[in-house]
Amino acid sequence: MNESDFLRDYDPTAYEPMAVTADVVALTIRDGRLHVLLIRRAEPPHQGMWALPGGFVRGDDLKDAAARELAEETGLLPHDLDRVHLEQLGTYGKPGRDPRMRVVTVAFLAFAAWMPDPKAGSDAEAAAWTPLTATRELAFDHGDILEDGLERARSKLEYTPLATSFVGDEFTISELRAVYEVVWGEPLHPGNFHRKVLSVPGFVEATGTTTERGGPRGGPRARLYRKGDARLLHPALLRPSREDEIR
Amino acid sequence: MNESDFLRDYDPTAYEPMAVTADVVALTIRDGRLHVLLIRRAEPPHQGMWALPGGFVRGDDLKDAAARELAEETGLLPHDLDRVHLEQLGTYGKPGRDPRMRVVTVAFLAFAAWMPDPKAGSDAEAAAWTPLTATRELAFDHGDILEDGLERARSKLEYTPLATSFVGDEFTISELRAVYEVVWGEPLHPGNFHRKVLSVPGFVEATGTTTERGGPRGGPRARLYRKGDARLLHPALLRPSREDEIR
DNA sequence: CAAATAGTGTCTCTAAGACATTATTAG
DNA sequence: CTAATAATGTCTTAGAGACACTATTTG
Repeated sequence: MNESDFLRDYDPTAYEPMAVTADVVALTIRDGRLHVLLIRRAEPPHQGMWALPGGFVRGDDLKDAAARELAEETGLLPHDLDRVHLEQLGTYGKPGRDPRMRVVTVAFLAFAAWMPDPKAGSDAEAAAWTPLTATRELAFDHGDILEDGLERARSKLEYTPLATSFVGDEFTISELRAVYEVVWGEPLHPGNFHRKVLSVPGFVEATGTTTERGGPRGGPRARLYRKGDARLLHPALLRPSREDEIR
Repeated sequence: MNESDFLRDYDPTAYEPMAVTADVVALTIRDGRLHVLLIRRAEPPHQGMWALPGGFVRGDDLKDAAARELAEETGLLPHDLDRVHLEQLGTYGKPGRDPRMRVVTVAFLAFAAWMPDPKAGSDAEAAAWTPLTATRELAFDHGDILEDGLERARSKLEYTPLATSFVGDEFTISELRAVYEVVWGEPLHPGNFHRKVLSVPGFVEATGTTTERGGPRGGPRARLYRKGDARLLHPALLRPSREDEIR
């Protein structure tokens, strides 16, 4: 292989043009339900359909491109973005997934305790936090990407302290349990969950304070906790009943 | 946003040119040690350095591009490729990781029980299965990619039956244990491992036969097993002693 | 007051790991 | 024969989950 072959290989215009986008599956919990950030497409193809927010990767890093896109759609400031967990989910590049041209999409997964109401970005006529129970069919293969993101989120709750990204700085064990119940989609045993969380080293750390009031329907004040210093939960909090996924 | 803005966004030549490659971290076990497939770069940059095999994504799917690259470097036939586990590892796109131009690399992870000796492909003057203990510094950020691949491999042995991809169709529990020991880099208790593997539903399935001979240094003939139908190991085989990774 | 909830106690069963033991093979 | 190894047994301890219970708070 000589130098001209070499340069030809590195000239994308010599082959099919290829675009790289960074799309985001942004999850948050509102009103006790899991929500995903969606935009309504203002242009064809799939005009009028809901899709994941995303945009072209320019001169920045892939993760920075995803963060920028998330900030654009949500109105988050760079300062707020520091408090959002953002990780790479996977890359989707099947030919034909975008009817116009070859598009390779690097998908990211974002978790946040609270996010402002979205404002429409430049490439969407509307953006909205949508309850997962209400999601319709999405544009392109974004339905698959969303499914992969949800499975990743469910899985990461098991062996990382990620659930603390969904709650505020100080939280009660019940609030943490609500995160697990909403993401996993099944009720957990309050007493066992409580004891389990406190038994995992570094998961949470007591603040020494309690809530001002008890629950809205009674009950004592709950102790408040902060995120601990563990990066992995050991032992892990495994999901109950996944018999169907094993075989 | 009007149609011309739109098309401009989809024309990659209007911005920095971007290339997409599929690179492969191919792992196999030879002589009781973990090996990775490396090529020696025939062209600058990093001429003469070792690197992961990879190539540009053309009109095919990302995974197909990775499989093609793997086949090229190893001389594997499509038929053999069916028996190789191939999964997406992650995508690396930091600006400057290739000094020539913006390159986004989708990395794949491959596991195989046995692979033929590599032959040099078109863009390498040499290719070789290299013991991991003997890997020098790699070109580009391939050292990081390799590290990520190894960690993924170690982790997947815990909760999937992936170890069976490293052994032949029929194998003994000791052979399976050797896979775990080599990938995890630490000895395991033979008796406990044996009982544990057999206790995980669907991990392995007895063939009813045994090896022809005992071990090279004595011992009874071992029973032979096949891969079972489990997709997830439950309970998982957790790595011992990862205290350092928890915090 | 009744109802709800936080937090803890207790019991059972499973699983992990340390260690021992027996049977079978190679050399 | 001895050394090595396959396979199983035994014991201890940790952890998951079911269930009960007390204390505290709301309305």
